[in-house]
Amino acid sequence: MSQQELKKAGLKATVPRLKILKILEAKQGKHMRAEDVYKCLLASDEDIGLATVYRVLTQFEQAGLVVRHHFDGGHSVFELDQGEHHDHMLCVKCGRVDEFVDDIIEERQKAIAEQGGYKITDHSLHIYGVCPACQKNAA
Amino acid sequence: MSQQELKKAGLKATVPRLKILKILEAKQGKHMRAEDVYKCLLASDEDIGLATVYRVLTQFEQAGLVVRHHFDGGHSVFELDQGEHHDHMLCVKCGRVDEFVDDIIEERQKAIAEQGGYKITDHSLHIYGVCPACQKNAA
DNA sequence: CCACTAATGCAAAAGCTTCTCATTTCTATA
DNA sequence: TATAGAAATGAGAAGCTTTTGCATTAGTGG
Repeated sequence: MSQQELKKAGLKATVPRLKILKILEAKQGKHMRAEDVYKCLLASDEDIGLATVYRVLTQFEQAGLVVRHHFDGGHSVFELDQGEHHDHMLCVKCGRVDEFVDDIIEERQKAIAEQGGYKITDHSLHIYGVCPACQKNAA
Repeated sequence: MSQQELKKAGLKATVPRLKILKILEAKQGKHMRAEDVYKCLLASDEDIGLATVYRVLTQFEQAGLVVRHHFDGGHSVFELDQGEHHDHMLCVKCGRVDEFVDDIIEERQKAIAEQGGYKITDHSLHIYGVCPACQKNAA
């Protein structure tokens, strides 16, 4: 019951928050922009403002329920936090996004942060390139 | 002579481009937002529009003269391309930015891209954390 | 030196995100 | 269960960075 999740996170169990959480669950694994979430709400005949979507997503982020990724172009995407950190590989042609995890890189990052005296809070690694499909199309 | 550099890059040697290039050279090693460059121009009594700054920086980027980094918060910073790729470690408290290079990570990225069938064009790694100074302040 | 094309400045617009504030909705409490 | 107070919401305005349209100006090759 998601109502519990919200309360546990210190958030009131309001209608908008429940709906948005449900959408994120439904789209698990996808990267949703605030606008995308908003469109889903409209499609479900929910009367929830875009401003609220932004507010709720930010709260979810702070509560640790979702992760926000800052992609190039100045927009953010959100997805449910599945516990495991992952990085992204993006196609510059079609916008496709692949996820990956690499223990060696994770480890090196920790080492580098430590070396610089930083207490690491987060990190993001984006690889930009041309995906297999787009390479074929170009050829 | 920077006039040569511009021509070699296929760009007309115009006043705004020369001025902006000079500023970037003066601020070498720093990360400049378009706005920062613009302020420098104003401070030098140059009558160059912000729109031109953006245009020129983008051209410089395409010409390979400068590198653009997309930092969190939806804004870009620019710096002269010094030939060597480097990644960034940012303090979430004070905004300090440190640069680093790690061959192991570079290598792993290439391997991961290859594995996914991607033809890599670029990549960015940002480590967010609290810098030594800010840790001290907090304590 | 001149004509042609490219570049510039300004202001307006665009895109994403945040803020304001009056109104509504939760929730703890009686 | 009713209710007061705090927190959340919706709608639109505003904020910021970045881009664009267009008339004007400035390089450049010949």
